[in-house]
Amino acid sequence: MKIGELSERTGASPRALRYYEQQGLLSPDRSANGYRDYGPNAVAMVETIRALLEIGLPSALVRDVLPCTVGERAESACPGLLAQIAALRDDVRSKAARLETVEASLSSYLKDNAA
Amino acid sequence: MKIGELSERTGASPRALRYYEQQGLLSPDRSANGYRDYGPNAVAMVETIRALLEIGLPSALVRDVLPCTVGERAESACPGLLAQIAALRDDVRSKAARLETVEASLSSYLKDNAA
DNA sequence: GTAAAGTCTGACGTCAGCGTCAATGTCAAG
DNA sequence: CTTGACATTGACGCTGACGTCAGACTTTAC
Repeated sequence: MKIGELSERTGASPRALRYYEQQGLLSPDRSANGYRDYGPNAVAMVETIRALLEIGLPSALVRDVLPCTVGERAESACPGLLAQIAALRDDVRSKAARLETVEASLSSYLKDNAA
Repeated sequence: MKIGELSERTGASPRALRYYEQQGLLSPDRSANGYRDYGPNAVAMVETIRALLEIGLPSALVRDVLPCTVGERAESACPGLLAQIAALRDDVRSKAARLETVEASLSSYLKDNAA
């Protein structure tokens, strides 16, 4: 499939898809005319990419993670990735916790000053 | 206190402190020579600011939230702030949850491919 | 009195994940 | 054959929270 179709089927803009490729997240074939030619699994790949990016993973990490989540049997190992993911998760967790603290203090503040 | 001292006592760079002022988060007095003159409570204010920014609040929201968390009795109300905070908290929460999902899948992947 | 250190106000640089032209090439339809 | 839709690369714009000069002034130390 060409970039327009993949764009429609994933919701990612063509610009985003080219950007993903530039970042090494996708490696589509090229047709004779130079057009990008994506395989059918590209849809799932892009969806995974977008999900990971939305969560907050930097594209470099997504690039490393991707073969581990998609490939049934990855040829290369994924050393240290688990630790990186866990670190990021802990970071997000602590932020969530602190956000709750802030929300609680604001909440009680609003209660006290109930007009 | 001058900007250098506040910088040392908070860990925020002078540049950051000026930026906070520019964003309306701080309003230090000015000495006769034009130097910024921060009161003693500025330390706590800056710490709060940094904490909120680190959590992910945009500076505009911090500006609105700040008088509610710091001021014992704020003159102005904080309408809608609670909702914004809650929305952000939910967002961070869901991201944390999805991160855990990713981490779990990666974790099981690594188990299967234990070298 | 002079040099070093601190402060001031611009203003441009940075990184990420794209948006948005711009100029050009290619393919399907009439 | 020409129009129009879709493709290509290249490059600049954008937002946020600052970093990093540059040039000028003030204060501090000796």
